[in-house]
Amino acid sequence: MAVANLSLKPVENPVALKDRIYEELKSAITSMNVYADDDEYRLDERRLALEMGVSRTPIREALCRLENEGFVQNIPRRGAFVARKSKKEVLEMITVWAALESMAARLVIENTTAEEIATLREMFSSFDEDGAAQARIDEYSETNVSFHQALFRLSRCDLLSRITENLFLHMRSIRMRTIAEKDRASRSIIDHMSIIEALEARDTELAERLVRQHTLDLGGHVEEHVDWLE
Amino acid sequence: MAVANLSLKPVENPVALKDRIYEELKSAITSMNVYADDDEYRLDERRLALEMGVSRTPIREALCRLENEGFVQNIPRRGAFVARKSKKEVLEMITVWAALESMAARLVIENTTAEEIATLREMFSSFDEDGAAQARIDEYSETNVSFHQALFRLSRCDLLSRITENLFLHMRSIRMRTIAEKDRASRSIIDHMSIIEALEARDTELAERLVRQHTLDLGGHVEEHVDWLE
DNA sequence: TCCTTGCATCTTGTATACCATATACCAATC
DNA sequence: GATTGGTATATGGTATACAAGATGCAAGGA
Repeated sequence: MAVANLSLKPVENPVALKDRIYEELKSAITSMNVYADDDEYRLDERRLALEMGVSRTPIREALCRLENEGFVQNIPRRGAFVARKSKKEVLEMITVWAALESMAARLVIENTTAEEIATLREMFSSFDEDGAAQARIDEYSETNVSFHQALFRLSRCDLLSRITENLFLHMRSIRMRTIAEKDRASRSIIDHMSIIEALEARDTELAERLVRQHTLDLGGHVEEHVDWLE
Repeated sequence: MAVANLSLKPVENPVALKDRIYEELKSAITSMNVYADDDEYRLDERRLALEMGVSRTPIREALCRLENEGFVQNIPRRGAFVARKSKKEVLEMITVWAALESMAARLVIENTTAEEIATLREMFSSFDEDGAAQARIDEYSETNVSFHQALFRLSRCDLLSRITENLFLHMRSIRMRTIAEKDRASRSIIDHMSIIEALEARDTELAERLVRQHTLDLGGHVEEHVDWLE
């Protein structure tokens, strides 16, 4: 008997409600400005369930995941709230980030080609002129984040990237606010260029040190100038 | 009217079932030898619920948390299994660990007194004679873990400790197996002493490098000699 | 004998019901 | 009028019921 030789691709495994809800809530939470005012943002299970047209169960599972990732704080018998990071917690996140990214720099030197490193340099090509970064600050800020993400990607270490991903999301609102201040943008671009040069020169110790210091500097800046965190 | 001035402490907030179940399952999973044989370890919700005398809901929430922490793998419509790490994943964990612990070493130098660093040295005092570590290998292995945990504790950075805690648990079975091999114990104690000396000398760069290298060496050992990971 | 296919069953995913506690409001009392 | 205690309501924690996909076995046909 002839078998019809249709070229079928496997049906996409149906994404579970809880996962869709998780994504939805996460993007909603990370895109809001948690620090805008002093209210606590309540996450009422019943209301969320009603609004999203599902039962409470998948909502709870999504909230559970978000709590583990630190985006939601769950108080027993009280409910879930959008987590607000303290200054101490933010500084610790920056410390961890510095640790991970300096390791990423080491790995980049071990694992990448010159061409790949060159792509890092190209990311900043449109900000060559003095003050360009400062002038197009939003665009620069995006590039900035991309640069750091690219560094992790080039490290070829999934775990490093994965841990950092959430750190980035946590830091997003804070970065948005700090990068615009003073002349941190021009300083930032100088740092990045030094880092790229160290990578190109395959100078592991230097690259590591520069990356670490660049991030710790952000920490110092937060420590000194950020007063809008509890 | 006199007010009875009883010294009452606040009633301990009742630990939710899901948290107790989480602890219970986690300790059960981390203390078993996942790599003993090739079976997959099924975690049947219904059976667990029955055995622990609760309903499926808190079991599910505990499994959800364990999945996020990488101890459990959840396959949609199939169920939960005890997660088995691949060699690549283990090597990546070691890399992250090296990154975090070398940062911890920096912080220890910044944040601790000489007395606190001295406590590190004392941990190994009973292993002074040559071969003592090798002879009492189980005891030494415990001390070894304690040493690394103490390093993180002295860094005064909760986030570093917290992230590493799970890495340690993941690595436990692997460490148990590798530390006993060859003469890694004596090598290990030499490394630790060098690290302590660097901390005592407040030599940040050296301490950082030694810590990182010590952990990366474990990675190299795993890379080369561990063939019992998929 | 081997393969296919249908059915029974098992297991997870989701919805709902119920219970205990936290909060808010109100009335009673000093 | 302030304080206190009771009660109503809201909300999260847990249990259970139901729906739908996954698995395994057995019967039937080639």
